[in-house]
Amino acid sequence: MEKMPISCACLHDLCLMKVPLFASLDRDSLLSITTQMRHKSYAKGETIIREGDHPLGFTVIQQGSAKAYRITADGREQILYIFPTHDYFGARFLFTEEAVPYSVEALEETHVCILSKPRLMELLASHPQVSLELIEAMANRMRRLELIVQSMGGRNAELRIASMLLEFVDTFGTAGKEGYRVTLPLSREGLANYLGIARETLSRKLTQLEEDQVIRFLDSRTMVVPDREALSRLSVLSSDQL
Amino acid sequence: MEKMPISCACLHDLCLMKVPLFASLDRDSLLSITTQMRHKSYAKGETIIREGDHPLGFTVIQQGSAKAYRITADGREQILYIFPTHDYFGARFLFTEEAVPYSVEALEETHVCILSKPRLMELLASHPQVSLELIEAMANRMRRLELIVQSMGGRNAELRIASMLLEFVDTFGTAGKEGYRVTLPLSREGLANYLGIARETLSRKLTQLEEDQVIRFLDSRTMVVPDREALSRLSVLSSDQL
DNA sequence: ATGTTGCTGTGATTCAAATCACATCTTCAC
DNA sequence: GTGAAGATGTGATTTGAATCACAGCAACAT
Repeated sequence: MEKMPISCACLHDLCLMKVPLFASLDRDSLLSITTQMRHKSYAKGETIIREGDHPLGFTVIQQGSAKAYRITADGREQILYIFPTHDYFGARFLFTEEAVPYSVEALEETHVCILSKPRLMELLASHPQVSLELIEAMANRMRRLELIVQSMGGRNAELRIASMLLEFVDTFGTAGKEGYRVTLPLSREGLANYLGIARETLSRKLTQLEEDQVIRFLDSRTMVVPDREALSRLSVLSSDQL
Repeated sequence: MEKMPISCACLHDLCLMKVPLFASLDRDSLLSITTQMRHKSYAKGETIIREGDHPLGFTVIQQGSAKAYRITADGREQILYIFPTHDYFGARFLFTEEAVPYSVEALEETHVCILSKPRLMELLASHPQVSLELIEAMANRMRRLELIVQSMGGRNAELRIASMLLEFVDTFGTAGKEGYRVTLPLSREGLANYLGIARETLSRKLTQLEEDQVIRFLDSRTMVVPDREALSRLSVLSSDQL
């Protein structure tokens, strides 16, 4: 156990162990990768990368959460992803473009670890198993994007909302005896931007869903879903697998 | 040159050579993979895979084109992808689910080559370079999905239509002296289903775009785009890279 | 506690797109 | 060629969501 000149807790925690992508690596490889990473912290609301920047590299969220968004032609903010703790981003656009295609902003106090593109390439070359894991991770993200496209193709707002809530149940929800408890990662405004609908419409529909007993709010950020199935029936997954 | 008991022309053409995914492989590897593939043909309108089926495997479109779609809760057909010649599908859902998540239907006479899941896995294990190519291919598809999500988050139909037309220009367009000539892969009904809007709305907006000289129709399936930039300005890419 | 600022719900109004309805125009089979 | 079935354009009407407007609330700093 030699001393390392790294300020963050990643080495002791071996934070990367929590990331499924690196699950196949042994402890030594993890240690070596960790020392190759740059570690940074961001306050709530701070921008991690800005659209058009040069890519930082493959970025793992060690602690905290973040949103990825673009500003549309009409000035609205379209949110594309919400990254929870232990999620990561940057793999996709390291392979496709010179400039970062969207901004990423911390939703709370957030610590990230960054692996530069050359290091990531080395890692993929030397550990083919990680390539396979990355393929699987990208496949999962594509699956999610496909579901979103589907839900956005749907005509009514309720469908989109239900699909989003279901996603949150599965990402941020904790099971309890009265159903799933979910802390929403965004304000109403943020949720509306995620769905690409107006904040007012979202408000009204949420009230309606609460009247219909599909959801219940403890406070504006905390929601209880007594019956996941009921929500699922309203979503794009109705009559669906998984 | 020994005789091979394979009816299709893949071996002589070495059709896989045209697929960027396999660009890094030498001739012998390609030959060996080709012999491992199953080859099938479909008439226009025939279903290649049906939602809920067991996955066929990784599928390359050797000749022809196809659409991937799901039927939504309200009975509409939501098109997710249009696969042109030399494109492929199936990699994503081999990694994520047991059942195929959407149906794929031939848009014309179409020939495909199918690599079973175990063979694909062997290939990825034995040729790490192919894994990297696959990651890149998936990254590109994700980029496209992200653009679609963005355009669907946009409020007006015109934006979505312009984004789709731009995609077609880049996929199916041929440059000529009067601009790009594009043969649309779908009927108006199909295009509307791709965008998740009503056929009538699409018709009206196309007429309007033609009045505004952004596009011109030679016949209902053939379009000329005199100025790609003009179209791009209407799309989600306005003020954008690439 | 007090004012300031931002977040949220809700009514009234407007508007873009869906729907309905129907008249061409194509395609294709026979 | 002729008729039938499907594809397309366009008007009239309806409708769901956006927008506008504002009041109540929570969070926070002083």
